[in-house]
Amino acid sequence: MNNSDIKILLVDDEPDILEIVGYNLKNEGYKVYTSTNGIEAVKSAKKIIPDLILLDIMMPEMDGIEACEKIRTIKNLENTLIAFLTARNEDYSKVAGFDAGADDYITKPIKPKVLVSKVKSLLRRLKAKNETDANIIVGNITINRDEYVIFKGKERIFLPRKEFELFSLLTSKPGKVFKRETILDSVWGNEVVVGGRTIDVHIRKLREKIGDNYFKTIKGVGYKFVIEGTDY
Amino acid sequence: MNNSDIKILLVDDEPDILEIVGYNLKNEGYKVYTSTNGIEAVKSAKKIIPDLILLDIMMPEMDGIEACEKIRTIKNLENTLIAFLTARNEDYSKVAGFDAGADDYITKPIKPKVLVSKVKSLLRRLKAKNETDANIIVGNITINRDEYVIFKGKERIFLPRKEFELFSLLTSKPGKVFKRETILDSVWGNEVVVGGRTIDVHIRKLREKIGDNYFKTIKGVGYKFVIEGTDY
DNA sequence: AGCTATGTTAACAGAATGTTATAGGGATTA
DNA sequence: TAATCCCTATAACATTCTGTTAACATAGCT
Repeated sequence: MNNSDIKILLVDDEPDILEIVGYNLKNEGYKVYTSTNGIEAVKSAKKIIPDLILLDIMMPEMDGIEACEKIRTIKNLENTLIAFLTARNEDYSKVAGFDAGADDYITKPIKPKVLVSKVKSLLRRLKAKNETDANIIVGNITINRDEYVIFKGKERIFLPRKEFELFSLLTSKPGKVFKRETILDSVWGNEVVVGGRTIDVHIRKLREKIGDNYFKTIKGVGYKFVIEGTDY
Repeated sequence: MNNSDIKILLVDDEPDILEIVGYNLKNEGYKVYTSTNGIEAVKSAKKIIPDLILLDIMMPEMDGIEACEKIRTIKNLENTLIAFLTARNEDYSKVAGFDAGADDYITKPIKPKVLVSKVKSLLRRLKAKNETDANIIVGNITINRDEYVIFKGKERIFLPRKEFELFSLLTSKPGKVFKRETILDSVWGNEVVVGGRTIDVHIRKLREKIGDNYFKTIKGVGYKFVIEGTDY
């Protein structure tokens, strides 16, 4: 995504701020739109669908917080980032305490460098959000390696490390049979020697927690993970 | 950020060093550029905008320290990390190097393993820096990295440096599990060796000050920050 | 039946983490 | 310089949880 594809809506009732901040953002190549009050801002936002809205808190007509709440109810704007502009000495609680749905706040007086760096950082966040996350989905099972959590439908299931790794391995190729030897190598490391029943016990625990029919035994060979219902 | 998106500028007047170090870095997937003297290095740096510059101190024409100072005055390079390559006993250079704005130094003779590990650690630092640029608002917790302050609702909570950094790291990606190793690298630096209970004690303090159920332990792995209520 | 591979359970050992008190270091102040 | 404060790391001990095992059960095949 090129900077010139990025739209920023800047909302403040002081023309000076609009100019200075706007100038610095344009300088970075962003498309900048402006509004001078909350009502107008909400309207503009609907039309423009900006990537980021910088919203002054203290404004006539409709203040930033109210505007933010309104914006958050608009479907097309759910991926839009919102950051407040706030005077440094305004009680933080105003900013921190409410739950209007802001993603960041920037304190005035605004230093161009800080502003630009924060905007960049926010947009990075947006990008990260849009990028396909590292979740692995098989059937109704979701595995989030990052968070060490798996979901079965909407149910969160916690697995201890070894179980998680075993599960992770089996699900990495649903239907594929993993030999006991392979499993040992992969989960335990090929130096570690464990007793003959260890794998079985772990499989037992997975069956207990996730469901019997997800794990199929291939006698004399190993195990495979199958999507429920289907046989492989 | 993929490794292949990371640009490293390697500066040394000895071709042997360029080759060995360059080889090892390329092996890790980084894009490697080289210069053989300070003047050239500054020019290249302007063009390439590398993420990291490895800079030999002893060079003809313009030495590393001077080059470093020059580079530090260039706007586009303010986010670039600089590490010096220095012979083990050049004690003065270490001091002078940090004055000149270096982020780290690597002593010669260079061991590839150490080199790669340092580079990784440095880049992690860069990433961490970028990620924490913006304020973070998660649930009713607000973190202001600029001012070293956090809010839980309207309550202002003061955290000492280490605790703040640990907290900052964990909250930079709520839900994500940070491995102990990663935490050590990021908060303590990969050179520092601290006892086995140190992280735990700091976590303890965070739990004490912010709340037990924000910090979840993943045994055998690490810790994660979770928004209150969501259990894990 | 007898053999082999896997299933199941509970119990144990030790690894990993939690907790508290304390010592040392650095900064600040007297 | 001493007195003081606060941060940080560690030691020592407590607690929790995981991984493994042993022991026995079952299933399937010949």
